[in-house]
Amino acid sequence: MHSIPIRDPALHPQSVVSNVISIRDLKAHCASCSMRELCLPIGLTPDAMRELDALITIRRHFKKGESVFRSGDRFAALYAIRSGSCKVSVPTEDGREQVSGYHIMGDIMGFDGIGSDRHGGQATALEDTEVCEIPFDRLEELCDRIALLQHNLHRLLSRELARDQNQLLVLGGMKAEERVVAFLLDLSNRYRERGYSSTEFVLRMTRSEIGSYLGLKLETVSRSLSHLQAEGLVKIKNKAVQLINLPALRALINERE
Amino acid sequence: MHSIPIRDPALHPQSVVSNVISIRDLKAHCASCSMRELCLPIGLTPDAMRELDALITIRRHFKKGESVFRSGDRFAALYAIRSGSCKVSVPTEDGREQVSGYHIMGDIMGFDGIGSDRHGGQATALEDTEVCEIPFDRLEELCDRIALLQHNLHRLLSRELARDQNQLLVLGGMKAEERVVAFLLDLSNRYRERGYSSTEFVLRMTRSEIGSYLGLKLETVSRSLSHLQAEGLVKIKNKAVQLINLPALRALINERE
DNA sequence: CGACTAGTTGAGGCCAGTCAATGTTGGTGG
DNA sequence: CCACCAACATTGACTGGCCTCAACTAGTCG
Repeated sequence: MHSIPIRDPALHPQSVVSNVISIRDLKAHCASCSMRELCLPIGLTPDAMRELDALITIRRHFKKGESVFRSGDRFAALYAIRSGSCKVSVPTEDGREQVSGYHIMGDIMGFDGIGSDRHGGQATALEDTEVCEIPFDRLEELCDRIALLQHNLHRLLSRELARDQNQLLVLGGMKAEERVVAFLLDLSNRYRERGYSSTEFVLRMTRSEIGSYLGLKLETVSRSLSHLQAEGLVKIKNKAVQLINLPALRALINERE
Repeated sequence: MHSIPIRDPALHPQSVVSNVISIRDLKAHCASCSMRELCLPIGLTPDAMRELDALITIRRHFKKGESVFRSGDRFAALYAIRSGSCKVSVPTEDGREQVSGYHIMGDIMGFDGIGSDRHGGQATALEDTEVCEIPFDRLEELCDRIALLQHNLHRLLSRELARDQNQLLVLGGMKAEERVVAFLLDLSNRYRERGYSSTEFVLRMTRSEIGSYLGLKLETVSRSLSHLQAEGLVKIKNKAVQLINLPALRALINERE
């Protein structure tokens, strides 16, 4: 059905002709976006979608390692990921960084800035990534006129909250290997929701970043993955993951379905 | 539907002539609420506040141990705490429960239900607690007409998100004693914001609940508190806490200011 | 092809969990 | 009012899981 979830830039060389691309080319079009069913436009009328389109004038492209926004930046917009993936991390006093989120296409980043007018974390592209920039003040204006859009925004905010709370449960109650399994299954579910394979995907984060996200050290992540592989539950080849026995993995963390 | 919660006669001897209290007595009034500067009404015009008041028809009173809402309940309203405090917990498969939040006066609970139409967690009063019930559909309607109210709602949602993300950092990166210190300082800051003492307060949760919230066992919480007391940084008498050396406590977790 | 980063695996130590005994507090009913 | 009980809390001894340190291997990118 759906082709490869792996969009290695090396496989799409034709998409980069020069470094200069006109703004027009980068204009977002919600109506044609493959993420429209997960993003703000869900259920909007064509007219409403046109209005939303009108306010999203910038679609930006980031290479691996580039920042979408930085910790302390003035908050002005939300960022919807059209393709690719990002980590969100918070720099700690002692120079290290702690990963607080992992976002893929269809996710919206930057909500944490609304309350404080500043972004709390830093979003970094983990691969070539396309992002729609949504000016927040204009979005709120539009929400005044389109009730469904407002509701969608609230649902997305709530979805983010629910995800964070789930992560709290993972960090607060699970052992090392369980955390790794929860991480893999969370990714699996999110890829499935987006129409990709739920059993084969590529980890874009390093072991160290995964460890930071899970409150573990990179060696522990590596050992857990090795052990799960030895048990025949997964297959790991570097960053490529294959989930062999989903039910058994779910059972390990008492996840139903 | 739900019968009118009776306020504890011992606390309000003069207001209770019989067990029947008119709805009028229980009606919330944002304009006179001591939490109005932290809650939805921040900065609203008197007219706007009247409209908000009109939609908050129910103010309920809960005794210690009673549930404000339960996991799986249909989501219909947000709950603003006027006085008292609540824990939010999620039941796990194996019967235990995991505490995912701790809310005091001025906080709003229930945001996690917006996205899924069901409450994910269960809110339990930790002491006698007064709660304003805010019907969410009517709140969204009102937000269409009052832009500032919409913005306030977004700020509160964002504040909740920021708090959860901070807790992720605590659980992901800190050792046992640091977590306990972070917990105490978080409470300290929140009480100060609300005009209460930032150095003396009462823990409403048990050691076990604090441990669940912090990803620790109750013995570890107890030992950490004892150790901090031995160091002269705090004074603990059962649930009463006194923070003796705030700067030193902040230094322990690299918190500035 | 060499330098570098990412990942795996092993050995040993320490922090927090576990188990258990004892002390303390607050609510209930005689 | 006090005795009693159950829930909460403290403290100690022991155990085990994860971290730390370290050596080595496998990719990656100029």
